[in-house]
Amino acid sequence: MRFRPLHPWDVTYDEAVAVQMRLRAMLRDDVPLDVRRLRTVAGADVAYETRRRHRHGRDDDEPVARFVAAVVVMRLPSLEIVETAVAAAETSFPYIPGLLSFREGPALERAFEQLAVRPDATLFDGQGVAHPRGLGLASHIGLLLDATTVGCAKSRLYGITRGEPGPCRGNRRALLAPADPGAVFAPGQRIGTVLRTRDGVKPVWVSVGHRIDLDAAVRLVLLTTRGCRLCEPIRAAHRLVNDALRRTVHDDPRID
DNA sequence: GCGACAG
DNA sequence: ATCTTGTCGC
Repeated sequence: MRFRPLHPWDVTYDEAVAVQMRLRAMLRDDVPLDVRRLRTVAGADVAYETRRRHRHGRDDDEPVARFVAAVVVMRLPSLEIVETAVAAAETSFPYIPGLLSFREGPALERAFEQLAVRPDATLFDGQGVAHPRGLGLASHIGLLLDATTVGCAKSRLYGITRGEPGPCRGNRRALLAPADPGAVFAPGQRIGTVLRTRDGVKPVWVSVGHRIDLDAAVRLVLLTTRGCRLCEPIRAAHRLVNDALRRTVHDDPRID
């Protein structure tokens, strides 16, 4: 798969925000998909290792970290693995809530470029449009890939909920845009779904990434969830990045 | 000024 | 995300 070169990754905070505002206008968040007709679905995830080295520079310099990203493509509805891709990249862009894609993006780009098969949809461990500027990780990468993507985060970044989802799998609550001054969403506008994927466990925050609508996004998450809180494509990608990271880190303290 | 804050 | 030991539960 190839990335559209819509912008560089090496940007300042202000430039990153400007990029998000520009890309937001290209989003498609209203494409109704029949998830039962999807043939493949992918999951993507990232892990990283802060570069352990003697700090020569100033102490407030952001440490360079080595990121490993993985994409796992599965067939539907069996969820058998069709293809996997792993790649690494270095970044010094810090973690800033709302700018996660600029930290994980470079590694994800390389992993997707290794992918021969183009999945019908990809699930990300992070937000889609449920983001202060409507462009979370899943939406951002979806735009660069010009592909269908869904955000499935383990916790909330943006948006408010009236009460909590019911206790059973499938129970949900609308995630609404808060009444922020200068916000990109109208107050109360629906931006996602807080979804219980398993009885009695913490829900996940689902939102549209790109080229899909919220109803289909939620259906796809439920369709790919088997017994665990997180859907299988993301879990598989998570295992892959962690294995790859430890496989390539020589001085892992846990191996001494 | 004080919290909130994906991974 | 990563840093970390034991521990409660199925």
